[in-house]
Amino acid sequence: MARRQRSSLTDVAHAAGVSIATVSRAMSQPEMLRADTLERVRAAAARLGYRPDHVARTLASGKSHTVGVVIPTLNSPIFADTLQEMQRSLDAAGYQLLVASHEYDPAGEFAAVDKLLAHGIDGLVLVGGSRPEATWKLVESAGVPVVQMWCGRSDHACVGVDNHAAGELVARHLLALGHRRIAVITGRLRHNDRQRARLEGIRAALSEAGVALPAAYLTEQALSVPGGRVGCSILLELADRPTALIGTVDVIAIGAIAECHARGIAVPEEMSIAGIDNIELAAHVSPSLSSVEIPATRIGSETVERVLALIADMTKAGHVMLPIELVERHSTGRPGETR
Amino acid sequence: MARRQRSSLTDVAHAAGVSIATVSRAMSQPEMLRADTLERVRAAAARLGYRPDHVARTLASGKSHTVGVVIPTLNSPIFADTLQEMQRSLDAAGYQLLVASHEYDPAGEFAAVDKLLAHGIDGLVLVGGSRPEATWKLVESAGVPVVQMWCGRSDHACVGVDNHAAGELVARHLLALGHRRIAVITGRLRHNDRQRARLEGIRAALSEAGVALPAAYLTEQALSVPGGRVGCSILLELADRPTALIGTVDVIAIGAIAECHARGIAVPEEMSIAGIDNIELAAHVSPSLSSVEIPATRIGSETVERVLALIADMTKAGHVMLPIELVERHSTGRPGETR
DNA sequence: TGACAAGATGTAAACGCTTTCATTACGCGT
DNA sequence: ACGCGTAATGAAAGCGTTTACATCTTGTCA
Repeated sequence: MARRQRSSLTDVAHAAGVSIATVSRAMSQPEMLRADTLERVRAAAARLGYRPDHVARTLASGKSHTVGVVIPTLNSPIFADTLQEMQRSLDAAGYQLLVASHEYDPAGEFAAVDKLLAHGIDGLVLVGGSRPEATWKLVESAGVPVVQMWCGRSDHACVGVDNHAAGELVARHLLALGHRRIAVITGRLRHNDRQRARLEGIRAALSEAGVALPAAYLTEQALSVPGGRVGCSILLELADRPTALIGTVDVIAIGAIAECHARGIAVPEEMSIAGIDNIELAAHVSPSLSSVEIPATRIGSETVERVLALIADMTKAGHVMLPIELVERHSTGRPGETR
Repeated sequence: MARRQRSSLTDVAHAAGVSIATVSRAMSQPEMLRADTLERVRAAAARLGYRPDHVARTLASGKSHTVGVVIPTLNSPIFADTLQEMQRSLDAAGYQLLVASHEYDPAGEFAAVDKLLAHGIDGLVLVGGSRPEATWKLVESAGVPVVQMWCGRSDHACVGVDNHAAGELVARHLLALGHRRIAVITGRLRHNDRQRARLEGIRAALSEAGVALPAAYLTEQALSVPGGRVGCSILLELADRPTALIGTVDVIAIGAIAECHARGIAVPEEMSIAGIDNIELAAHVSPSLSSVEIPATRIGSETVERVLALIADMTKAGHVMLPIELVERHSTGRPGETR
């Protein structure tokens, strides 16, 4: 297993009988060379199996053609969709995506950002705007363009949705169906502005309708199917059992449906359940899940567009709010008998 | 937004009144310095907010402390689990994970590998062993240690499971329940040795029991829930309807359950359905899905262990087969009335 | 045919770090 | 106080590119 036998510019230059500058140009600005020279260099490069060294290139040019993204977790269908699209769009633009995750830990996020920055990324993508000042300072001192996804602070570009409105949307849907005892299962709120905004939206819609959200009707759980199950079972034990449940993300709502199933509680007859995100699976559980469509793929493509624009010229780009919409399916209905 | 104001070794050296070599050592081999010098350098570095430049470091040392992984898709719960764990383990070892995906396209995989290699990765992780010779050549000529995941060619290290055995396991389970008309929904077999091995395992178990797998009982679909639904609906239209369905991955099996639900076909009474992977969701759909546990997380950690070992000394490591096991749940049962 | 502009190629200095080798400083025994 | 071995530090040469800037070819036009 030969070690580092990759040939360098020098080797190719020597083989083609030209200077390394010429070879460099043959690689990056072929139109500057005379046709026969270009041909000669290309032949030599091919013969030697030359591959440009991205690391050296980055050091010399200061441009890495790489965009870093820091996400809470890889284990989420919605982030996966967004990442997939980012990878696609960046690739099409000749850029590479560098992914780091931190499991919802602010210190981990700082470390991830630091690493990415040290890797010489040209642009940085973060999720949400809520993080320690130290992290923001780090980003700003690096002078690298940033764009936030989902939601974010107003002093940096952002491509997202109105999470508050998403919360309102689900809540209003349930209210319109006649529900008055509506409980909520959210993810951990600390360090998570998306979850907080959704919850606030729900609160706003509820209080606007004169409906209270008692503390007992709110439970914070892991952002996962089991999290949803746990949350649901807690709410089902309540003396004053709710008639409807909102999961602030679909995976939680799906967990809640599973728990009701396991307990023989009919959805939506005895319990209406709704989520937010409209992940692919939402349409395929039974009953199919009413949810709020969040255009994850589009967030990905628009984010890439923004970050590439910022890299090209460092003008500040504003906030982009993508449209969301309620998708009614079969997990929600009018409240049943009043117990 | 200041540009590249990151301070360099030179700045710190100047501020601390030492040479850049000393600063470099203060960063990487602090034990070589006298306590007071070290302190002085550290203070200067802190004052200037110095952060080492990973790119320069890589170029100078030839070590990038980065491992690249190329996966078919980010949009798969099982890969997500593995990646998550790889990220964790690598991080703990001071390494960074570089992820690229290619949507099951061999040309895309080649491009991804090429990019990763150009990025100066110290180690490479691939999924499966089935790819064009050109890709293997590229990898080998780079002299970078490789480890395959899930399954792979014997001339390179591999951490995986016996996919053939996994196929046998599900098939035998269904046979043991008394099924004789067993149909299979797989992912695309071309370029996917995991899928092929699982299918072969199923075939082997079937033929061993003297049961045929007619061509009509086999359908290739997308590796997704909708893929499973489509496959299932095709099989349900058959005149000689099967009594059991195997999805070679859980998401397909879950799609099949959804389709049966939608058509009012009782699972498992009228149709038994089983999968492979045992993703988290499998336990929470209804009926809960019988599946074969594939230790995705452990594949991640063992893979990292192997690749780091290979980076440390280039001795060839062999193949590791992780244990798998059947998890019986409620989606499978004895065949019902014979129609 | 000669001069010149434009185009093609070469030279060499970065980029920020690691690392080898040389040099200097230090502690100790006598 | 001297010399010596060792520990600490410095000088400088890369690592493989990019990119001014300098130099050398061309072709063109008077």
